[in-house]
Amino acid sequence: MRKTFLFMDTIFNKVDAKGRVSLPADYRAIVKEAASEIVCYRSLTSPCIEGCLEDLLEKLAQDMENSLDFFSQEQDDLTNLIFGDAKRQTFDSTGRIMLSEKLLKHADITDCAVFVGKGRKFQIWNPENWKKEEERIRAEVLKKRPSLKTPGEAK
Amino acid sequence: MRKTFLFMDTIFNKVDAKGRVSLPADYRAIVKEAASEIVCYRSLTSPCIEGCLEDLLEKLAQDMENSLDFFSQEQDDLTNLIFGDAKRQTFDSTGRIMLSEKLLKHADITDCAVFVGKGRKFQIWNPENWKKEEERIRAEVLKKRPSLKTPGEAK
DNA sequence: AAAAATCCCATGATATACCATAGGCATAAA
DNA sequence: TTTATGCCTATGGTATATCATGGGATTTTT
Repeated sequence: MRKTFLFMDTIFNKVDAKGRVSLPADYRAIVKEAASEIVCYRSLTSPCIEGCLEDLLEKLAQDMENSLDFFSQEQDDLTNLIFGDAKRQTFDSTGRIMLSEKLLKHADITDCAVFVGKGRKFQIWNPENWKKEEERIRAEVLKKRPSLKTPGEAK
Repeated sequence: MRKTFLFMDTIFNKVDAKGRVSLPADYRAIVKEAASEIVCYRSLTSPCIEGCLEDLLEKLAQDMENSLDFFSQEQDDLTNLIFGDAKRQTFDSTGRIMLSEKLLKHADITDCAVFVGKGRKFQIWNPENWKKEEERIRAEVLKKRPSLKTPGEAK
């Protein structure tokens, strides 16, 4: 039995005419072992779909409860947005989930999608948008940490 | 049972046409005893592949979770970059792992590779590139710490 | 009834598991 | 010291299982 439940890797999958996508096999294995369910919602910050185990949202709710800012407007808004948007995603015997119109539209996904692991969470992107986003992030990270630059890369 | 799990030594192995490489026996022993799995990803800093136990990434995920800004941009970026690139590497009964095209290309590896121990992590290099890198590192160290010079070596 | 969602089967591609061989290193034997 | 023996590792090849994906049938919803 595995000890860790981390979503990793970047997987490209097709979305068929009915809006079905194969959840990557690795992700399915996690869901199965964790005995929890996948929950998806529109990312608050990016044009992509975000997914995680229901456990994580449970933890989020808990943290909010215990937080000092229990009545803060900000947290209220955040929880509203997330929990109001989130939806459990079941998958069929071949491991496909159905993405709703709302989600697909938010991420601008039509016929193909990229799953990007984020540890406890994962994201689903329009492949082209992800490519740009990845480049942006790489540039950003290297800018903040110039010492990380590849030796010899004069860039 | 051993208490420490450190990757050490420098091992040269062949990569076959399918991208398979034998994980050095010592490394395999660590994986087995730690009851964790190997995870590989493109190094952020060098043209090489980096590997570690999944536990290490688990720890990273934990730190992220416990940090205050659950929704911070910076964390988002980092997790995307690291977990999006990482991949669990299982090995077959003879101890080989499969390196993806993406990884091989990043490290410029074709038919042979060098495993370099780095303690909690290890790296996989193109042998020629590693040779140069090692020389660079040696020179760097000597430059910064002249006192390390072999006694008798006149400056 | 129409539309949508869910389920099930079939298929090709690909990664994974397994089997076989050869070479090296260390210990045991001479 | 030299030779023989056996185990372990690396490596090549092959078979098998798994996965992504298309299409159709069945059920549920409205």
